[in-house]
Amino acid sequence: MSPRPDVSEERKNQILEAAIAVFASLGFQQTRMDDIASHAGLSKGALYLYYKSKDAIIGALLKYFFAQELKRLQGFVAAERQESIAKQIMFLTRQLASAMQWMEKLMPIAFEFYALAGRDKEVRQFLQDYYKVYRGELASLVQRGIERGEFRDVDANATAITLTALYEGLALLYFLEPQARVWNEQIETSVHLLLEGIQKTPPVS
Amino acid sequence: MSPRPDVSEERKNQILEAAIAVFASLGFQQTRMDDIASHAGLSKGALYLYYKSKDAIIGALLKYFFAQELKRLQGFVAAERQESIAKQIMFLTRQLASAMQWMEKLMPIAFEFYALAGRDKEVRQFLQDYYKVYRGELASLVQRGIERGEFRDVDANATAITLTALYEGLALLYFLEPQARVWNEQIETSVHLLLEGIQKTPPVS
Amino acid sequence: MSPRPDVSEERKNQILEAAIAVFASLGFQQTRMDDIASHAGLSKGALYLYYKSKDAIIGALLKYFFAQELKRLQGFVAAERQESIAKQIMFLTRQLASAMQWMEKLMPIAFEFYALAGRDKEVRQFLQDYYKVYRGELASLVQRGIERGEFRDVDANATAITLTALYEGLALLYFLEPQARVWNEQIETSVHLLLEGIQKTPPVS
Amino acid sequence: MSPRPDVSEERKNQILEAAIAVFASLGFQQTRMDDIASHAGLSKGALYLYYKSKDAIIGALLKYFFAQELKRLQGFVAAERQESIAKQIMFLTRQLASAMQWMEKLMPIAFEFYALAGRDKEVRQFLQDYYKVYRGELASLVQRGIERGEFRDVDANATAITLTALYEGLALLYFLEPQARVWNEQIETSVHLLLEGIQKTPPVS
DNA sequence: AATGAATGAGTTTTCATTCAT
DNA sequence: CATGAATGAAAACTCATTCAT
Repeated sequence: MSPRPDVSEERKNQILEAAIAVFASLGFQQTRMDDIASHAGLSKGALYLYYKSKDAIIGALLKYFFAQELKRLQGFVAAERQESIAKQIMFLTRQLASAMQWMEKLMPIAFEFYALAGRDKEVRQFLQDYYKVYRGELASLVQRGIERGEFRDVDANATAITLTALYEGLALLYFLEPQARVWNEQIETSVHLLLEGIQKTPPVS
Repeated sequence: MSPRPDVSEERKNQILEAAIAVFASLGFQQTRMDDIASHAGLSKGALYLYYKSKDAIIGALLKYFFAQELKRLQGFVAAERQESIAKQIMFLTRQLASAMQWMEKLMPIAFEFYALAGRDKEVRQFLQDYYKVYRGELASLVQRGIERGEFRDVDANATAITLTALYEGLALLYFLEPQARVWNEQIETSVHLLLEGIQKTPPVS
Repeated sequence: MSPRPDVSEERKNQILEAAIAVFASLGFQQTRMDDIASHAGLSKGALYLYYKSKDAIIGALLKYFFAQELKRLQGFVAAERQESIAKQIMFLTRQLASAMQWMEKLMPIAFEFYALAGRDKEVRQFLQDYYKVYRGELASLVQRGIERGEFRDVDANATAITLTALYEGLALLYFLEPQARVWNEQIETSVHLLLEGIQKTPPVS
Repeated sequence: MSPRPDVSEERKNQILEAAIAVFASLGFQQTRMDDIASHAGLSKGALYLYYKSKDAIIGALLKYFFAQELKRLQGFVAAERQESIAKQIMFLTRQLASAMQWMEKLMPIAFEFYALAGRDKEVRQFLQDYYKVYRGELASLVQRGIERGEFRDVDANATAITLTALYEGLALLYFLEPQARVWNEQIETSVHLLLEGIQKTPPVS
């Protein structure tokens, strides 16, 4: 509203960015508020002006962290492109593969959140919601493929879950062994294999 | 064998079992040595008679935890059964699905280990080795399927990775939302879809 | 100088003073950080803001403790007074005797350090350096006495060591039995005896 | 009484010898009962059959440790030799210098005891008694020297204290820097200097 | 007599959070 | 708004001592 957007918002992001950097290399518990503060170029006290507690930072980060990926997917699906759904999925897959490389340093954070979900109901709920939406988007894409006669009459939801699981599983393996493979190719190959099981006619592109 | 069988092994397992129980609900860091001790029915001091540190317990648990699953898979593959590889994979899949339900309470521990892998080189190395063997076993199964003419001439390794990723991804989704689906069916359906992409002839039963 | 003078130096001294007080009556190991903290009127946490560890406090104390005595001696020797060397040594001796009474409560700390030197290389090195300088100063005083023709042509170094040993030994005996004697007199008498063995002509004063 | 002297006495010495070895290199507090036990080739429990506590071991060691030196001195003085007192003192001094080298490894224990004396009344009392007797013996030797007309009419007690202090001080310096000098010579030189201050006629051989 | 497994009180150190300035 | 000194609760780990065998 005001000409200069609230400094508050700016500071909060400043803190979240700093938190990401240190959480990624130290983990949630190992990271001290001092680490975040010095990384953000702020005093420890300032952190508390913008976030009630360390947990609040982690909580805010949770949203910040998963929001982007979802936006990307939702935007893509909403676009209702004309090319074949298989091609669209392959496109999404390639985007994801790039994102993984881009986020390589940040992936530990995702696993921190998964681990946290085991103990924290709110985190678990958030991730449940996230994946519900995520696979919902994929499901409508698959459904579109079925309707267009491109895919067999598979269960769109089950297929979306399968694809989601594949993405997550590949991310885990990539995270554990970034150097093990040419993951770009592996990820495409993996999704390819799955698509072949869904399509009426053989391979894509 | 001896009149007073070495109590050491017994105690170590006693401690690991207790650690599993507490770690599963509190996570590694939240869990205090006292928690493990009282859960094991021992004093805190006794823990240190058998494990040098909390990290040592976590380290021992890492092996203890992943060893079983690998044994199961290796045993199965080594058996070289005569039924179709697709059926064998579906059998393995069903076993895994059961195991997931059985281990539901323990799954947080797996994700604790993944998160830990992000910061701890030894843990990461262990998991890398684990997955290398794991997908190697699956790869030989797939290779056997190709040789038998049951599967298309796919890349056995890439396919094994795909299957491994699918398993892990499904485990993650299951872990986050145990109540969301009839996961038994979902898991079978997912693997089914993948198999259809690999097989020369349509679906398995 | 500055409006809010660095509180750090102040706190460090505050802590050292408190440490001296408690160490003197409890010894290094018996003393808990809590003891030092409450004696210093600070919280336990505050101690760690200024000293990395208990050992760091002991290390800082080591320097703080021995520095003064050395300064005193060095200042005296550097002054190059004109009175006879024997008189100067007697003057130093009297000063030392006063210092002993003044420091009576603190002497246990010196012996804590000697004991520590048996196990800790750095402490030992520090004390070696300290005594090297200490006896070096005394040696130049003795040498001056020889050059002036006041003392026989003794080995200045050996004599300085003798005098140093005598001081330390008297301090030990005083420490063990403060009430046993009129130590002021005893110390003077002891040094007197030694001087008589060195001087060309009979007794001083 | 019994033909085979009480095993108990044997065990106690076995423990003390072990205690000396580990105390010398670790100090009283750093040394764990386990260390003493394993060094003695006994179980930890056995230690408690012979000594009520760790402090009891230290207490027993205190006596064991200082007794020998005193015996040696008392025996010598009681012998009432005919040679000049100065020569006798030099002989004692040489013996002491040898003992120091022989006990080099054990000297930290002495300083542990001195430090302990600062906090423990019983230890302090024991050492007071020890030094009282010690200097008493030396005093009678000096007195004999005076009576024989060998020494000037000095204060025998003050002189004995001086000699004791010199011995202790030299031991401290030797302990801190064993490699610094040819201590055998230094010790003799030091005592020589003192004797010259006492004797009626110049130096001893 | 001897063992050694077990205990649990005790101590150092860390760090999220607060609050006077 | 911002600081950073101060707090104090919490937790890992140690080790003298006990006691069932």
